[in-house]
Amino acid sequence: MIQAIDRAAKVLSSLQGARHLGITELSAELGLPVSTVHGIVKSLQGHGLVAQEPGGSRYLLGPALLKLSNVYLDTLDVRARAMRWTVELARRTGLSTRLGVQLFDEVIVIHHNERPDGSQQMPETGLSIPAHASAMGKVLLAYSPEYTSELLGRTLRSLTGATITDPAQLAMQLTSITEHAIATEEDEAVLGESSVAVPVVDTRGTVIAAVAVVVPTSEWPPESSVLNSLRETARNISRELGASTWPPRAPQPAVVAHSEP
Amino acid sequence: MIQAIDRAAKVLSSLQGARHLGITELSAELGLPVSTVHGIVKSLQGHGLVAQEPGGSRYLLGPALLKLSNVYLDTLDVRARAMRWTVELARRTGLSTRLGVQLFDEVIVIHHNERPDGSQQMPETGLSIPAHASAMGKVLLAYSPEYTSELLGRTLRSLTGATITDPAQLAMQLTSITEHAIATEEDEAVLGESSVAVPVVDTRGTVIAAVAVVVPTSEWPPESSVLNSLRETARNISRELGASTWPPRAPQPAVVAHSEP
DNA sequence: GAGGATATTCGACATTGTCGAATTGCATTC
DNA sequence: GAATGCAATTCGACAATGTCGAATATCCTC
Repeated sequence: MIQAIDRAAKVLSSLQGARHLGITELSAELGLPVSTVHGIVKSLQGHGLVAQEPGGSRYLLGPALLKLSNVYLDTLDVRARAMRWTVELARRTGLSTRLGVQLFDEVIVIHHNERPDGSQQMPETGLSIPAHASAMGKVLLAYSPEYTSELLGRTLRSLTGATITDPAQLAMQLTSITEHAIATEEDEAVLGESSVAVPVVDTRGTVIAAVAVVVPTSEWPPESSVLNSLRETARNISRELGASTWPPRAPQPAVVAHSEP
Repeated sequence: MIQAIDRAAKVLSSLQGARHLGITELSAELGLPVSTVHGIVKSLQGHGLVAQEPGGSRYLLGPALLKLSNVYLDTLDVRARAMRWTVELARRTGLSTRLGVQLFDEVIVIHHNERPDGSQQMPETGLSIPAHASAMGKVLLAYSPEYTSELLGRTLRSLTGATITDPAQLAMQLTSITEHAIATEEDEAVLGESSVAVPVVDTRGTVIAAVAVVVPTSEWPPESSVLNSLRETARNISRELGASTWPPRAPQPAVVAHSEP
Protein backbone atom coordinates (compact mmCIF):
# COMPACT_ATOMS: atom_id res chain seq x y z
CA MET A 1 0.00 0.00 0.00
CA ILE A 2 1.55 3.26 -1.14
CA GLN A 3 1.73 5.57 1.84
CA ALA A 4 0.82 8.81 0.10
CA ILE A 5 -2.20 7.30 -1.60
CA ASP A 6 -3.31 5.64 1.58
CA ARG A 7 -3.13 8.95 3.36
CA ALA A 8 -4.95 10.73 0.56
CA ALA A 9 -7.78 8.21 0.77
CA LYS A 10 -7.92 8.75 4.51
CA VAL A 11 -8.23 12.47 3.95
CA LEU A 12 -11.21 11.88 1.69
CA SER A 13 -12.67 9.55 4.25
CA SER A 14 -12.28 12.14 7.00
CA LEU A 15 -13.93 14.79 4.91
CA GLN A 16 -16.72 12.34 4.31
CA GLY A 17 -17.35 12.07 8.02
CA ALA A 18 -17.04 15.71 8.98
CA ARG A 19 -18.27 17.81 6.11
CA HIS A 20 -15.90 20.77 6.49
CA LEU A 21 -12.42 20.55 7.96
CA GLY A 22 -9.43 22.85 8.21
CA ILE A 23 -5.89 21.62 7.68
CA THR A 24 -5.20 21.63 11.40
CA GLU A 25 -8.31 19.64 12.19
CA LEU A 26 -7.43 17.12 9.52
CA SER A 27 -3.89 16.77 10.75
CA ALA A 28 -5.17 16.17 14.27
CA GLU A 29 -7.58 13.53 13.04
CA LEU A 30 -4.97 11.70 11.01
CA GLY A 31 -2.11 12.23 13.45
CA LEU A 32 0.12 13.80 10.82
CA PRO A 33 2.06 17.07 10.63
CA VAL A 34 0.09 19.94 9.18
CA SER A 35 2.48 20.50 6.32
CA THR A 36 2.14 16.88 5.23
CA VAL A 37 -1.62 17.11 5.25
CA HIS A 38 -1.44 20.37 3.42
CA GLY A 39 0.54 18.79 0.61
CA ILE A 40 -1.92 15.95 0.30
CA VAL A 41 -4.96 18.19 0.32
CA LYS A 42 -3.51 20.51 -2.30
CA SER A 43 -2.74 17.57 -4.53
CA LEU A 44 -6.28 16.33 -4.24
CA GLN A 45 -7.56 19.81 -4.86
CA GLY A 46 -5.52 19.99 -8.04
CA HIS A 47 -7.68 17.23 -9.41
CA GLY A 48 -10.99 18.51 -8.08
CA LEU A 49 -11.30 15.68 -5.59
CA VAL A 50 -11.30 18.21 -2.79
CA ALA A 51 -12.48 21.82 -2.86
CA GLN A 52 -12.14 24.86 -0.63
CA GLU A 53 -15.25 26.08 1.03
CA PRO A 54 -15.82 29.41 -0.71
CA GLY A 55 -14.37 32.28 1.28
CA GLY A 56 -13.05 30.19 4.11
CA SER A 57 -9.92 28.12 4.10
CA ARG A 58 -11.60 24.92 5.10
CA TYR A 59 -11.87 22.01 2.78
CA LEU A 60 -14.63 19.73 1.62
CA LEU A 61 -15.11 16.99 -0.95
CA GLY A 62 -14.84 18.09 -4.56
CA PRO A 63 -17.01 17.88 -7.67
CA ALA A 64 -14.70 15.44 -9.45
CA LEU A 65 -16.08 12.76 -7.16
CA LEU A 66 -19.53 13.29 -8.58
CA LYS A 67 -18.27 12.89 -12.10
CA LEU A 68 -16.35 9.75 -11.22
CA SER A 69 -19.25 8.18 -9.42
CA ASN A 70 -21.51 8.85 -12.34
CA VAL A 71 -19.18 6.91 -14.58
CA TYR A 72 -18.92 4.23 -11.95
CA LEU A 73 -22.68 3.69 -12.07
CA ASP A 74 -22.61 3.56 -15.84
CA THR A 75 -19.91 0.92 -15.92
CA LEU A 76 -21.80 -1.47 -13.71
CA ASP A 77 -23.16 -4.25 -15.77
CA VAL A 78 -25.39 -5.55 -12.99
CA ARG A 79 -27.05 -2.23 -12.62
CA ALA A 80 -27.91 -1.82 -16.27
CA ARG A 81 -29.27 -5.35 -16.44
CA ALA A 82 -31.10 -5.16 -13.14
CA MET A 83 -33.02 -1.97 -13.77
CA ARG A 84 -35.80 -3.30 -15.94
CA TRP A 85 -36.39 -6.20 -13.57
CA THR A 86 -36.48 -4.12 -10.41
CA VAL A 87 -38.95 -1.69 -11.95
CA GLU A 88 -41.22 -4.64 -12.51
CA LEU A 89 -40.57 -5.88 -8.99
CA ALA A 90 -41.55 -2.54 -7.53
CA ARG A 91 -44.69 -2.51 -9.64
CA ARG A 92 -45.74 -6.01 -8.69
CA THR A 93 -45.07 -5.68 -4.97
CA GLY A 94 -45.96 -2.04 -4.51
CA LEU A 95 -42.74 -1.68 -2.53
CA SER A 96 -39.50 0.20 -3.04
CA THR A 97 -36.59 -1.89 -4.25
CA ARG A 98 -32.85 -1.62 -3.86
CA LEU A 99 -29.83 -3.06 -5.57
CA GLY A 100 -26.65 -3.01 -3.52
CA VAL A 101 -23.01 -4.01 -3.58
CA GLN A 102 -20.52 -4.58 -0.82
CA LEU A 103 -17.96 -1.97 0.21
CA PHE A 104 -15.98 -3.59 3.02
CA ASP A 105 -18.32 -3.53 6.03
CA GLU A 106 -21.06 -1.58 4.31
CA VAL A 107 -23.57 -1.94 1.53
CA ILE A 108 -23.80 0.76 -1.09
CA VAL A 109 -27.12 1.17 -2.83
CA ILE A 110 -26.37 1.33 -6.55
CA HIS A 111 -29.96 1.49 -7.69
CA HIS A 112 -33.24 2.36 -6.12
CA ASN A 113 -36.80 2.18 -7.36
CA GLU A 114 -39.34 4.22 -5.50
CA ARG A 115 -42.55 2.82 -4.15
CA PRO A 116 -45.07 3.15 -6.97
CA ASP A 117 -47.68 4.79 -4.71
CA GLY A 118 -46.74 8.26 -5.88
CA SER A 119 -45.63 9.47 -2.46
CA GLN A 120 -42.66 11.80 -2.06
CA GLN A 121 -39.54 9.71 -1.45
CA MET A 122 -35.82 10.27 -1.03
CA PRO A 123 -33.56 8.98 -3.76
CA GLU A 124 -31.45 6.30 -2.12
CA THR A 125 -28.84 5.63 -4.76
CA GLY A 126 -25.47 6.15 -3.13
CA LEU A 127 -26.79 5.46 0.33
CA SER A 128 -24.50 3.37 2.50
CA ILE A 129 -25.70 1.08 5.25
CA PRO A 130 -23.59 -0.97 7.67
CA ALA A 131 -23.69 -4.49 6.28
CA HIS A 132 -24.67 -6.15 9.54
CA ALA A 133 -27.77 -3.98 9.81
CA SER A 134 -29.04 -4.57 6.32
CA ALA A 135 -30.69 -7.51 4.60
CA MET A 136 -28.57 -6.92 1.49
CA GLY A 137 -25.52 -6.66 3.68
CA LYS A 138 -26.24 -9.97 5.34
CA VAL A 139 -26.60 -11.65 1.98
CA LEU A 140 -23.32 -10.25 0.75
CA LEU A 141 -21.53 -11.14 3.98
CA ALA A 142 -22.95 -14.65 3.98
CA TYR A 143 -21.39 -15.33 0.60
CA SER A 144 -18.01 -13.69 1.27
CA PRO A 145 -16.71 -15.51 4.33
CA GLU A 146 -13.26 -13.86 4.16
CA TYR A 147 -14.56 -10.46 5.19
CA THR A 148 -17.10 -11.87 7.54
CA SER A 149 -14.70 -13.56 9.91
CA GLU A 150 -12.88 -10.27 10.27
CA LEU A 151 -16.08 -8.30 10.74
CA LEU A 152 -17.34 -10.58 13.47
CA GLY A 153 -14.22 -9.78 15.46
CA ARG A 154 -14.97 -6.08 15.61
CA THR A 155 -17.71 -4.40 17.62
CA LEU A 156 -20.90 -4.07 15.66
CA ARG A 157 -22.38 -0.62 15.75
CA SER A 158 -25.99 -0.33 16.85
CA LEU A 159 -28.23 1.87 14.70
CA THR A 160 -31.58 1.19 16.31
CA GLY A 161 -32.57 -0.83 19.33
CA ALA A 162 -33.13 -3.77 17.00
CA THR A 163 -29.68 -3.82 15.39
CA ILE A 164 -27.94 -7.13 15.86
CA THR A 165 -24.67 -6.47 17.64
CA ASP A 166 -23.94 -9.93 18.95
CA PRO A 167 -21.40 -11.64 16.64
CA ALA A 168 -22.67 -15.12 17.49
CA GLN A 169 -26.23 -14.22 16.61
CA LEU A 170 -25.14 -12.63 13.34
CA ALA A 171 -23.00 -15.66 12.46
CA MET A 172 -26.00 -17.90 13.01
CA GLN A 173 -28.13 -15.79 10.70
CA LEU A 174 -25.44 -15.87 8.05
CA THR A 175 -25.25 -19.65 7.88
CA SER A 176 -29.01 -19.80 7.69
CA ILE A 177 -28.90 -17.30 4.84
CA THR A 178 -26.59 -19.41 2.70
CA GLU A 179 -28.97 -22.30 3.17
CA HIS A 180 -32.11 -20.50 2.08
CA ALA A 181 -30.58 -17.80 -0.12
CA ILE A 182 -32.70 -15.14 1.53
CA ALA A 183 -32.03 -12.60 4.28
CA THR A 184 -34.25 -10.36 6.33
CA GLU A 185 -33.86 -7.39 8.62
CA GLU A 186 -36.48 -5.90 10.90
CA ASP A 187 -36.02 -2.33 12.06
CA GLU A 188 -32.30 -2.97 12.29
CA ALA A 189 -31.13 0.03 10.28
CA VAL A 190 -34.10 2.42 10.38
CA LEU A 191 -37.07 2.22 12.70
CA GLY A 192 -40.24 1.45 10.81
CA GLU A 193 -38.37 -0.02 7.86
CA SER A 194 -37.64 -3.68 7.35
CA SER A 195 -36.37 -5.50 4.29
CA VAL A 196 -35.80 -8.79 2.55
CA ALA A 197 -32.87 -9.46 0.24
CA VAL A 198 -31.61 -12.17 -2.09
CA PRO A 199 -28.29 -12.65 -3.89
CA VAL A 200 -27.48 -11.86 -7.53
CA VAL A 201 -24.79 -14.01 -9.14
CA ASP A 202 -22.72 -13.71 -12.30
CA THR A 203 -21.38 -16.22 -14.83
CA ARG A 204 -18.88 -17.66 -12.45
CA GLY A 205 -21.45 -18.25 -9.76
CA THR A 206 -20.06 -15.47 -7.59
CA VAL A 207 -22.44 -13.32 -5.61
CA ILE A 208 -21.81 -9.80 -6.85
CA ALA A 209 -24.84 -7.90 -5.61
CA ALA A 210 -28.08 -8.18 -3.69
CA VAL A 211 -31.64 -7.11 -4.50
CA ALA A 212 -34.00 -6.11 -1.75
CA VAL A 213 -37.53 -4.92 -1.18
CA VAL A 214 -38.12 -2.48 1.64
CA VAL A 215 -41.21 -3.30 3.67
CA PRO A 216 -42.77 -0.92 6.19
CA THR A 217 -42.51 -2.72 9.53
CA SER A 218 -46.23 -2.20 9.98
CA GLU A 219 -46.75 -4.53 7.02
CA TRP A 220 -44.26 -7.09 8.24
CA PRO A 221 -43.99 -9.98 7.49
CA PRO A 222 -44.40 -9.67 3.71
CA GLU A 223 -46.67 -12.08 1.88
CA SER A 224 -45.07 -15.05 0.22
CA SER A 225 -45.93 -13.61 -3.18
CA VAL A 226 -43.52 -10.78 -2.42
CA LEU A 227 -40.77 -13.25 -1.62
CA ASN A 228 -41.48 -15.15 -4.80
CA SER A 229 -41.33 -12.02 -6.91
CA LEU A 230 -38.09 -11.04 -5.24
CA ARG A 231 -36.55 -14.43 -5.90
CA GLU A 232 -37.70 -14.38 -9.47
CA THR A 233 -36.19 -10.94 -9.97
CA ALA A 234 -32.82 -12.08 -8.69
CA ARG A 235 -33.00 -15.16 -10.86
CA ASN A 236 -33.79 -13.10 -13.94
CA ILE A 237 -30.98 -10.63 -13.34
CA SER A 238 -28.54 -13.44 -12.63
CA ARG A 239 -29.57 -15.27 -15.77
CA GLU A 240 -28.99 -12.14 -17.85
CA LEU A 241 -25.52 -11.91 -16.36
CA GLY A 242 -24.81 -15.41 -17.58
CA ALA A 243 -25.38 -17.36 -14.40
CA SER A 244 -26.44 -20.94 -15.00
CA THR A 245 -27.84 -21.72 -11.58
CA TRP A 246 -29.79 -19.88 -8.97
CA PRO A 247 -29.77 -19.87 -5.98
CA PRO A 248 -25.96 -19.85 -5.77
CA ARG A 249 -24.03 -22.62 -4.10
CA ALA A 250 -23.15 -21.91 -0.47
CA PRO A 251 -19.55 -20.69 -0.23
CA GLN A 252 -17.03 -23.38 0.63
CA PRO A 253 -15.78 -22.90 4.18
CA ALA A 254 -12.05 -22.30 4.55
CA VAL A 255 -11.18 -25.98 5.02
CA VAL A 256 -13.07 -28.83 3.34
CA ALA A 257 -12.61 -32.26 4.83
CA HIS A 258 -11.91 -34.36 1.74
CA SER A 259 -13.54 -33.46 -1.52
CA GLU A 260 -10.99 -34.63 -4.10
CA PRO A 261 -9.31 -38.03 -4.24
CA MET B 1 1.79 18.30 -6.21
CA ILE B 2 2.60 14.97 -4.65
CA GLN B 3 3.62 12.60 -7.40
CA ALA B 4 1.95 9.45 -6.14
CA ILE B 5 -1.37 11.23 -5.57
CA ASP B 6 -1.17 12.93 -8.92
CA ARG B 7 -0.65 9.57 -10.56
CA ALA B 8 -3.44 7.97 -8.57
CA ALA B 9 -5.82 10.69 -9.72
CA LYS B 10 -4.72 10.12 -13.30
CA VAL B 11 -5.46 6.43 -12.92
CA LEU B 12 -8.98 7.27 -11.81
CA SER B 13 -9.30 9.65 -14.70
CA SER B 14 -8.17 7.00 -17.18
CA LEU B 15 -10.63 4.51 -15.81
CA GLN B 16 -13.27 7.17 -16.19
CA GLY B 17 -12.58 7.43 -19.87
CA ALA B 18 -12.20 3.75 -20.71
CA ARG B 19 -14.48 1.78 -18.46
CA HIS B 20 -12.36 -1.33 -18.03
CA LEU B 21 -8.57 -1.37 -18.22
CA GLY B 22 -5.85 -3.88 -17.44
CA ILE B 23 -2.64 -2.93 -15.72
CA THR B 24 -0.72 -3.05 -18.98
CA GLU B 25 -3.22 -0.85 -20.75
CA LEU B 26 -3.13 1.65 -17.92
CA SER B 27 0.64 1.71 -17.86
CA ALA B 28 0.69 2.34 -21.59
CA GLU B 29 -1.80 5.17 -21.24
CA LEU B 30 0.09 6.85 -18.43
CA GLY B 31 3.56 6.08 -19.73
CA LEU B 32 4.63 4.38 -16.51
CA PRO B 33 6.15 0.98 -15.71
CA VAL B 34 3.60 -1.71 -15.03
CA SER B 35 4.82 -2.40 -11.53
CA THR B 36 4.39 1.25 -10.60
CA VAL B 37 0.86 1.30 -11.92
CA HIS B 38 0.16 -1.95 -10.17
CA GLY B 39 1.15 -0.49 -6.84
CA ILE B 40 -1.04 2.54 -7.36
CA VAL B 41 -4.05 0.54 -8.44
CA LYS B 42 -3.75 -1.85 -5.52
CA SER B 43 -3.57 1.06 -3.12
CA LEU B 44 -6.72 2.56 -4.60
CA GLN B 45 -8.38 -0.82 -4.50
CA GLY B 46 -7.57 -1.10 -0.82
CA HIS B 47 -9.88 1.83 -0.25
CA GLY B 48 -12.61 0.77 -2.66
CA LEU B 49 -11.84 3.58 -5.06
CA VAL B 50 -11.05 1.02 -7.72
CA ALA B 51 -12.43 -2.49 -8.10
CA GLN B 52 -11.58 -5.57 -10.10
CA GLU B 53 -14.01 -6.61 -12.75
CA PRO B 54 -15.38 -9.85 -11.34
CA GLY B 55 -13.53 -12.84 -12.71
CA GLY B 56 -11.16 -10.90 -14.92
CA SER B 57 -8.10 -9.06 -13.82
CA ARG B 58 -9.11 -5.77 -15.29
CA TYR B 59 -9.94 -2.79 -13.18
CA LEU B 60 -12.75 -0.32 -13.02
CA LEU B 61 -13.90 2.49 -10.75
CA GLY B 62 -14.96 1.41 -7.27
CA PRO B 63 -18.05 1.83 -5.11
CA ALA B 64 -16.32 4.11 -2.61
CA LEU B 65 -16.64 6.86 -5.20
CA LEU B 66 -20.40 6.59 -5.06
CA LYS B 67 -20.40 6.94 -1.31
CA LEU B 68 -18.07 9.91 -1.44
CA SER B 69 -20.07 11.67 -4.11
CA ASN B 70 -23.24 11.21 -2.16
CA VAL B 71 -21.69 13.00 0.78
CA TYR B 72 -20.35 15.63 -1.59
CA LEU B 73 -23.86 16.42 -2.75
CA ASP B 74 -25.09 16.60 0.82
CA THR B 75 -22.41 19.05 1.88
CA LEU B 76 -23.26 21.53 -0.85
CA ASP B 77 -25.03 24.43 0.67
CA VAL B 78 -26.08 25.85 -2.69
CA ARG B 79 -27.74 22.63 -3.64
CA ALA B 80 -29.83 22.35 -0.52
CA ARG B 81 -30.92 25.96 -0.79
CA ALA B 82 -31.52 25.86 -4.51
CA MET B 83 -33.76 22.81 -4.62
CA ARG B 84 -37.00 24.35 -3.51
CA TRP B 85 -36.55 27.26 -5.91
CA THR B 86 -35.71 25.15 -8.93
CA VAL B 87 -38.73 22.93 -8.37
CA GLU B 88 -40.83 26.04 -8.57
CA LEU B 89 -38.94 27.20 -11.65
CA ALA B 90 -39.59 23.90 -13.41
CA ARG B 91 -43.24 24.11 -12.50
CA ARG B 92 -43.66 27.67 -13.70
CA THR B 93 -41.78 27.26 -16.97
CA GLY B 94 -42.71 23.68 -17.75
CA LEU B 95 -39.04 23.06 -18.52
CA SER B 96 -36.31 20.97 -16.96
CA THR B 97 -33.85 22.86 -14.81
CA ARG B 98 -30.23 22.33 -13.89
CA LEU B 99 -27.88 23.58 -11.22
CA GLY B 100 -24.20 23.29 -12.07
CA VAL B 101 -20.74 24.02 -10.73
CA GLN B 102 -17.41 24.38 -12.46
CA LEU B 103 -14.84 21.59 -12.59
CA PHE B 104 -11.93 23.02 -14.53
CA ASP B 105 -13.09 23.10 -18.15
CA GLU B 106 -16.39 21.37 -17.51
CA VAL B 107 -19.66 21.94 -15.75
CA ILE B 108 -20.96 19.29 -13.41
CA VAL B 109 -24.71 19.13 -12.90
CA ILE B 110 -25.30 18.97 -9.16
CA HIS B 111 -29.05 19.07 -9.33
CA HIS B 112 -31.64 18.42 -11.95
CA ASN B 113 -35.39 18.87 -12.01
CA GLU B 114 -37.27 16.98 -14.67
CA ARG B 115 -39.73 18.59 -17.01
CA PRO B 116 -43.09 18.47 -15.23
CA ASP B 117 -44.85 16.99 -18.26
CA GLY B 118 -44.62 13.48 -16.91
CA SER B 119 -42.49 12.14 -19.75
CA GLN B 120 -39.73 9.61 -19.13
CA GLN B 121 -36.45 11.47 -18.60
CA MET B 122 -32.86 10.64 -17.72
CA PRO B 123 -31.60 11.81 -14.37
CA GLU B 124 -28.87 14.32 -15.15
CA THR B 125 -27.28 14.84 -11.76
CA GLY B 126 -23.59 14.06 -12.15
CA LEU B 127 -23.60 14.81 -15.84
CA SER B 128 -20.57 16.70 -17.06
CA ILE B 129 -20.60 19.04 -20.02
CA PRO B 130 -17.65 20.90 -21.55
CA ALA B 131 -17.96 24.44 -20.24
CA HIS B 132 -17.66 26.13 -23.60
CA ALA B 133 -20.63 24.15 -24.96
CA SER B 134 -22.97 24.90 -22.10
CA ALA B 135 -24.90 27.95 -21.02
CA MET B 136 -24.04 27.25 -17.37
CA GLY B 137 -20.43 26.76 -18.39
CA LYS B 138 -20.31 30.08 -20.16
CA VAL B 139 -21.69 31.83 -17.09
CA LEU B 140 -19.12 30.22 -14.84
CA LEU B 141 -16.28 30.95 -17.24
CA ALA B 142 -17.37 34.54 -17.69
CA TYR B 143 -17.01 35.15 -13.96
CA SER B 144 -13.74 33.28 -13.48
CA PRO B 145 -11.34 34.97 -15.88
CA GLU B 146 -8.30 33.08 -14.56
CA TYR B 147 -9.39 29.77 -16.02
CA THR B 148 -10.87 31.35 -19.08
CA SER B 149 -7.68 32.81 -20.45
CA GLU B 150 -6.08 29.41 -20.21
CA LEU B 151 -9.06 27.66 -21.77
CA LEU B 152 -9.14 29.98 -24.74
CA GLY B 153 -5.60 28.95 -25.53
CA ARG B 154 -6.52 25.32 -26.00
CA THR B 155 -8.49 23.82 -28.86
CA LEU B 156 -12.18 23.73 -28.11
CA ARG B 157 -13.79 20.38 -28.76
CA SER B 158 -16.81 20.33 -31.02
CA LEU B 159 -19.80 18.31 -29.79
CA THR B 160 -22.32 19.21 -32.46
CA GLY B 161 -22.08 21.26 -35.62
CA ALA B 162 -23.19 24.25 -33.57
CA THR B 163 -20.51 24.08 -30.86
CA ILE B 164 -18.50 27.26 -30.66
CA THR B 165 -14.87 26.34 -31.23
CA ASP B 166 -13.49 29.74 -32.15
CA PRO B 167 -11.79 31.29 -29.10
CA ALA B 168 -12.45 34.82 -30.29
CA GLN B 169 -16.16 34.20 -30.68
CA LEU B 170 -16.36 32.58 -27.26
CA ALA B 171 -14.44 35.44 -25.66
CA MET B 172 -16.90 37.88 -27.17
CA GLN B 173 -19.85 35.97 -25.75
CA LEU B 174 -18.22 35.88 -22.34
CA THR B 175 -17.86 39.63 -22.07
CA SER B 176 -21.43 40.07 -23.19
CA ILE B 177 -22.47 37.58 -20.49
CA THR B 178 -20.89 39.56 -17.67
CA GLU B 179 -22.76 42.61 -18.90
CA HIS B 180 -26.20 41.04 -18.99
CA ALA B 181 -25.70 38.27 -16.41
CA ILE B 182 -27.31 35.72 -18.71
CA ALA B 183 -25.90 33.14 -21.11
CA THR B 184 -27.43 31.02 -23.83
CA GLU B 185 -26.50 28.02 -25.89
CA GLU B 186 -28.28 26.70 -28.96
CA ASP B 187 -27.70 23.07 -29.93
CA GLU B 188 -24.08 23.46 -28.86
CA ALA B 189 -23.89 20.40 -26.61
CA VAL B 190 -26.80 18.23 -27.76
CA LEU B 191 -28.78 18.61 -30.95
CA GLY B 192 -32.34 19.62 -30.24
CA GLU B 193 -31.50 20.99 -26.82
CA SER B 194 -30.74 24.59 -26.03
CA SER B 195 -30.46 26.35 -22.71
CA VAL B 196 -30.30 29.61 -20.82
CA ALA B 197 -28.30 30.11 -17.65
CA VAL B 198 -27.73 32.75 -14.98
CA PRO B 199 -25.20 33.02 -12.14
CA VAL B 200 -25.73 32.22 -8.46
CA VAL B 201 -23.63 34.20 -6.00
CA ASP B 202 -22.77 33.80 -2.32
CA THR B 203 -22.21 36.25 0.55
CA ARG B 204 -18.93 37.46 -0.80
CA GLY B 205 -20.39 38.22 -4.21
CA THR B 206 -18.54 35.30 -5.81
CA VAL B 207 -20.26 33.29 -8.52
CA ILE B 208 -20.33 29.75 -7.19
CA ALA B 209 -22.88 28.05 -9.41
CA ALA B 210 -25.25 28.54 -12.32
CA VAL B 211 -28.93 27.74 -12.79
CA ALA B 212 -30.28 26.87 -16.19
CA VAL B 213 -33.46 25.92 -17.96
CA VAL B 214 -33.23 23.50 -20.85
CA VAL B 215 -35.36 24.52 -23.81
CA PRO B 216 -36.12 22.22 -26.74
CA THR B 217 -34.61 23.94 -29.76
CA SER B 218 -37.99 23.68 -31.46
CA GLU B 219 -39.34 26.10 -28.85
CA TRP B 220 -36.39 28.48 -29.11
CA PRO B 221 -36.20 31.34 -28.25
CA PRO B 222 -37.89 31.10 -24.86
CA GLU B 223 -40.48 33.68 -23.88
CA SER B 224 -39.33 36.55 -21.73
CA SER B 225 -41.42 35.21 -18.85
CA VAL B 226 -39.10 32.21 -18.77
CA LEU B 227 -36.07 34.47 -18.55
CA ASN B 228 -37.70 36.46 -15.78
CA SER B 229 -38.51 33.34 -13.77
CA LEU B 230 -34.97 32.11 -14.24
CA ARG B 231 -33.51 35.39 -13.06
CA GLU B 232 -35.82 35.48 -10.10
CA THR B 233 -34.81 31.94 -9.16
CA ALA B 234 -31.13 32.82 -9.19
CA ARG B 235 -31.82 35.93 -7.17
CA ASN B 236 -33.76 33.97 -4.58
CA ILE B 237 -31.09 31.31 -4.20
CA SER B 238 -28.38 33.93 -4.00
CA ARG B 239 -30.28 35.87 -1.39
CA GLU B 240 -30.67 32.73 0.72
CA LEU B 241 -26.91 32.25 0.51
CA GLY B 242 -26.42 35.70 1.95
CA ALA B 243 -25.74 37.67 -1.22
CA SER B 244 -26.67 41.31 -0.96
CA THR B 245 -26.76 42.16 -4.65
CA TRP B 246 -27.81 40.41 -7.79
CA PRO B 247 -26.77 40.34 -10.60
CA PRO B 248 -23.15 40.06 -9.49
CA ARG B 249 -20.57 42.67 -10.38
CA ALA B 250 -18.59 41.84 -13.51
CA PRO B 251 -15.21 40.39 -12.53
CA GLN B 252 -12.37 42.86 -12.58
CA PRO B 253 -10.17 42.16 -15.61
CA ALA B 254 -6.53 41.41 -14.82
CA VAL B 255 -5.43 45.00 -15.43
CA VAL B 256 -7.74 47.97 -14.93
CA ALA B 257 -6.74 51.25 -16.58
CA HIS B 258 -7.28 53.69 -13.70
CA SER B 259 -10.12 53.06 -11.33
CA GLU B 260 -8.70 54.33 -8.04
CA PRO B 261 -6.98 57.66 -7.46
C1' DG C 1 -0.86 -29.55 -22.87
C1' DA C 2 2.19 -25.90 -24.55
C1' DG C 3 2.86 -21.08 -25.57
C1' DG C 4 2.13 -16.30 -25.07
C1' DA C 5 0.60 -12.50 -22.63
C1' DT C 6 -0.59 -10.28 -18.44
C1' DA C 7 -0.60 -9.64 -13.56
C1' DT C 8 2.07 -9.88 -9.50
C1' DT C 9 6.17 -10.13 -6.40
C1' DC C 10 10.78 -8.73 -5.02
C1' DG C 11 14.85 -5.96 -3.88
C1' DA C 12 18.21 -2.11 -4.75
C1' DC C 13 18.58 2.60 -5.69
C1' DA C 14 17.74 7.44 -5.59
C1' DT C 15 14.03 10.16 -6.22
C1' DT C 16 10.34 11.83 -3.55
C1' DG C 17 7.57 12.82 0.07
C1' DT C 18 7.96 13.96 4.74
C1' DC C 19 8.69 16.80 8.60
C1' DG C 20 9.82 20.98 11.67
C1' DA C 21 10.68 25.60 11.58
C1' DA C 22 9.85 30.03 9.59
C1' DT C 23 6.60 33.02 7.12
C1' DT C 24 2.51 34.85 5.62
C1' DG C 25 -2.29 35.80 6.03
C1' DC C 26 -6.60 36.36 8.40
C1' DA C 27 -9.69 37.44 12.11
C1' DT C 28 -10.63 38.93 16.42
C1' DT C 29 -9.77 41.91 20.38
C1' DC C 30 -8.62 45.87 22.83
C1' DG D 1 -6.81 51.16 13.89
C1' DA D 2 -3.06 48.64 15.81
C1' DA D 3 -1.82 44.40 18.02
C1' DT D 4 -2.29 39.70 19.25
C1' DG D 5 -3.19 34.92 18.32
C1' DC D 6 -4.37 31.19 15.44
C1' DA D 7 -4.31 28.76 11.11
C1' DA D 8 -2.65 28.11 6.45
C1' DT D 9 1.17 28.13 3.62
C1' DT D 10 6.09 28.00 2.10
C1' DC D 11 10.78 26.27 2.46
C1' DG D 12 14.77 23.18 2.69
C1' DA D 13 17.35 19.09 4.50
C1' DC D 14 17.10 14.41 5.43
C1' DA D 15 16.09 9.72 4.83
C1' DA D 16 12.21 7.10 4.32
C1' DT D 17 9.52 5.96 0.59
C1' DG D 18 7.97 4.96 -3.80
C1' DT D 19 9.84 3.73 -8.15
C1' DC D 20 11.65 0.77 -11.49
C1' DG D 21 13.42 -3.54 -13.97
C1' DA D 22 13.87 -8.22 -13.67
C1' DA D 23 12.07 -12.56 -12.07
C1' DT D 24 8.06 -15.30 -11.04
C1' DA D 25 3.33 -16.73 -11.02
C1' DT D 26 -1.04 -16.92 -13.18
C1' DC D 27 -4.30 -16.78 -16.65
C1' DC D 28 -6.05 -17.44 -21.26
C1' DT D 29 -5.48 -19.08 -26.09
C1' DC D 30 -4.55 -22.30 -29.43
